[in-house]
Amino acid sequence: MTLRTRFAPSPTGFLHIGGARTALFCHLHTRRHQGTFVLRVEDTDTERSTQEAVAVILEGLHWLGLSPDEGPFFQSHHTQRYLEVVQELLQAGHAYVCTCSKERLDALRERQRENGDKPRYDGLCRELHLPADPQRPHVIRFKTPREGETLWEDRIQGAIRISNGELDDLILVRSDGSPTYNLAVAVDDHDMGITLVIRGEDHISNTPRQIHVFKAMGWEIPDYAHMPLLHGSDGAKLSKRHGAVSVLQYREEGFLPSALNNYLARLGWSHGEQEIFTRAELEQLFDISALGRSAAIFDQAKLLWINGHHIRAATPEQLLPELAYQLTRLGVEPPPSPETLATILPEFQSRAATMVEMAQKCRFLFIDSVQPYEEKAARKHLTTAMRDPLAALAATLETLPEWTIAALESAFQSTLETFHLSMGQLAQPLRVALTGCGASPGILETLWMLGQDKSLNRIQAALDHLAARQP
RNA sequence: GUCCCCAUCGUCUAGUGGCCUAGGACGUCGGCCUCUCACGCCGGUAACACGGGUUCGACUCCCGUUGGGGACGCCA
Repeated sequence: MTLRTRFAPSPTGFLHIGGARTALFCHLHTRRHQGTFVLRVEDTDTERSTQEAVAVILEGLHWLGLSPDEGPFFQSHHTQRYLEVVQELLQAGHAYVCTCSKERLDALRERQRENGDKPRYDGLCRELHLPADPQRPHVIRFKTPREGETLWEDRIQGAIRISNGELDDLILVRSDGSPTYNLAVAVDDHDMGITLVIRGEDHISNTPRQIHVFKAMGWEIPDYAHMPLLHGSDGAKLSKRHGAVSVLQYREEGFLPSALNNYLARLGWSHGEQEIFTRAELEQLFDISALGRSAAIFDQAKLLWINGHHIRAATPEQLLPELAYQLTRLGVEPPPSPETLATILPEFQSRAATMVEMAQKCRFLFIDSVQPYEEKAARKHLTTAMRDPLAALAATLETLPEWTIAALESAFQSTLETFHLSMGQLAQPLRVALTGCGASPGILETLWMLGQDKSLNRIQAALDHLAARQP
């Protein structure tokens, strides 16, 4: 049987890093086994589901390169089908009408909690055979077997068994006539021919409920693989309201999708001592059978390291759009030409852990003035003693026939000799003049990237700055 | 509270009874390289939660304790 998996987000908010990891694992495992990856939007909660959330989730998946082979399908389009299944269940005696009020249910749960019991429906309407009277508010519940236990061989967790006595009669159809999650999931997983359900560990408790629906309908039960959750630095599950941010936020912060995928894959999974993986390698190597069973904590520091690695490994062309984007966010408008960016980009690849950082570090090339200087750097390096050497260097640079690294180097060297200066003694003041701060790529490369006009202007500006400080 | 799951350096992990005086990576600390900042390179720091078994021998198997997490909705 060929593998069919699905990723099933609910559109009640953005796609966060934990959801992205689930989607990634599912996608990777499916690729590895030449299966089909289906995307299904679980929007049975019409109150909380929004179109905006759907769009944002799709965008997040697309950015990570996790686009589905089939879908997106929407559960809200399958309502009729779910209700048909419920009719079958009702007729076969696997479901029943329940008229218990929410108030009664709340009171019941409170009492059970006080007694130290597990809160659950007591089955008051279970044997009443109430009619589905449209005039009287009611829900439809599944008649969960009271005896026995439900067990499955989880592909990640191993054997899991839960006695049916732990379960209550879940609601299949709400009083407004809409189907609920557990019904919809079971029906769709069957209808879509899903053979392997890969999802978060937080769904373990739903699995026996869904298996019961499968059994009642006489359907073949899929395999299940419940992956360990992602935790925040406090050790608690990452969720929308707890520490997790949208994956698109990572794009804004200058992370590469290849890096995020690489990092996420290493959370719970490993392949020997390899840390860096390309997407192609992951699709070749990743398998849920190699997953660990314990939750992992999200570590931004390691993500940064991996992102830096992917930035260094990328070609300038690959990074170009991202750099242009980040530069405009920093107010460099319009962004420099692709040719210009491709020329300077290699100088910054080993100097940035994120594309935001890269934009910040090369921004000086594209602005009109780098003043005011970073105070500490200016105070330390831009001293009056440097006036003559800088002026002399400027004079030499002005007459340079060609603006090449080699030409710049000889001009620089001759100035050093004339004034008996060491490399650093001249490079640092010049660096402050050119960039406004004390750190940049090599000084010759910096001059070269900046170009003759801007370099001369900035040296002159620095000399003016020094003159202004003179009494 | 009840049920389910988990447990190796701060973090991610390797380890499937002897190869482990526990390996790698991030971080951190020190050093090298060096015109600055990075990159790179070298080195240090740091862990098998605890208690019982099983065994000639346990990080590895079993039980318990403790700790952590998850689930207990007319949410998904």
